[in-house]
Amino acid sequence: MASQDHSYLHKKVMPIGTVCELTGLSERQIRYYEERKLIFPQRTDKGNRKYSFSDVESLMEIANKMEDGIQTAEIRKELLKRKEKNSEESLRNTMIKGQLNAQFHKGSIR
Amino acid sequence: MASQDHSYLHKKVMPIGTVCELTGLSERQIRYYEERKLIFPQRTDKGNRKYSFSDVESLMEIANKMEDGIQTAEIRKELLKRKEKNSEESLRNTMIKGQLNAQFHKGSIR
DNA sequence: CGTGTAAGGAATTCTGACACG
DNA sequence: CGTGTAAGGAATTCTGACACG
Repeated sequence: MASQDHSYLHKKVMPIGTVCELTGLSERQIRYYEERKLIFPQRTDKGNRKYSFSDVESLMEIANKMEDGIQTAEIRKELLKRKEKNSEESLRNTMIKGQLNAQFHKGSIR
Repeated sequence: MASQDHSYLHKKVMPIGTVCELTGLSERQIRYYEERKLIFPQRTDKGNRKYSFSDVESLMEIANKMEDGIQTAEIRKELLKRKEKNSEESLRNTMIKGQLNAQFHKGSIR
C-alpha cells in the first residue's frame, strides 16, 4: 500500500527525444532495449512511445550494466529476479495484513 | 533550501500533446495561457515546448479559475501576489538563518 | 477576451533493412 | 550482439491569421 505510486514517477509522459537527452542514449539504443524487453514504454493511439521518469531511471541502470559488458539477456534475468523478490515481499505483506486483520476482528487488538 | 526541488516535479519533459491529455485543455488554450504569461514552458533548440508536471498542476488551477469566469489578467495578478509572498518568506528564512549563523559563530549556540 | 480552425512548413518519431564486428 | 545510418512515410508541433462574440 506504500510500495510505490509516487504518482508522477510512473506516469508515461515523455517522447523518446526527451529520454535521449535525459539518459544520453541514442534512439536506436532505447528502442533496442525495448525490443529486448528491458523497458516497456506506452504507445499513443498512433504508435508513438511515451516514457516515465522511472523508465529513465531504469535506462540509466541498464546503460551502466551495458558499459560493464553485461548482455541484454543477462540484464533481463536480473530484472526477473527482482520482480520475483517483489512479489514474494508483497505476498508476505499481504499475509501479515491478513493476520493483523484477523486478530483485530477477534478483539485481541485494540 | 527545502523549498522545492521535488526533482521530477519541475523537470520540463513533456510535449504539448501530453499536457492536453493530462489537463483536458486544447493546444490553443495552453498556448494562449502562455501568451498571457500564466505558464512558462521551456523550448527545445528548434522551438518545441516542453512542460513539467508542475506546469500541468498550474494549468489545472488556471482551468478552474477560467471556469469561474476569472480573466487571465486577474489570474496573473494572483500569481504575482503568490510570488511576492514566497519571496518574503524566503527572505525571512534567509534572515533567520543569518541570525542563527551569527549566534553560532559567537559561540552562543552549540 | 478567449478559443476554434484551416494553412503550410518544420521537426519528431516510426518501421524495416543493410552494415559492421 | 549491439548500434549506426539512410529511406520514406506518418504524426506532432509551430506560427500568424481570420472568425465569432
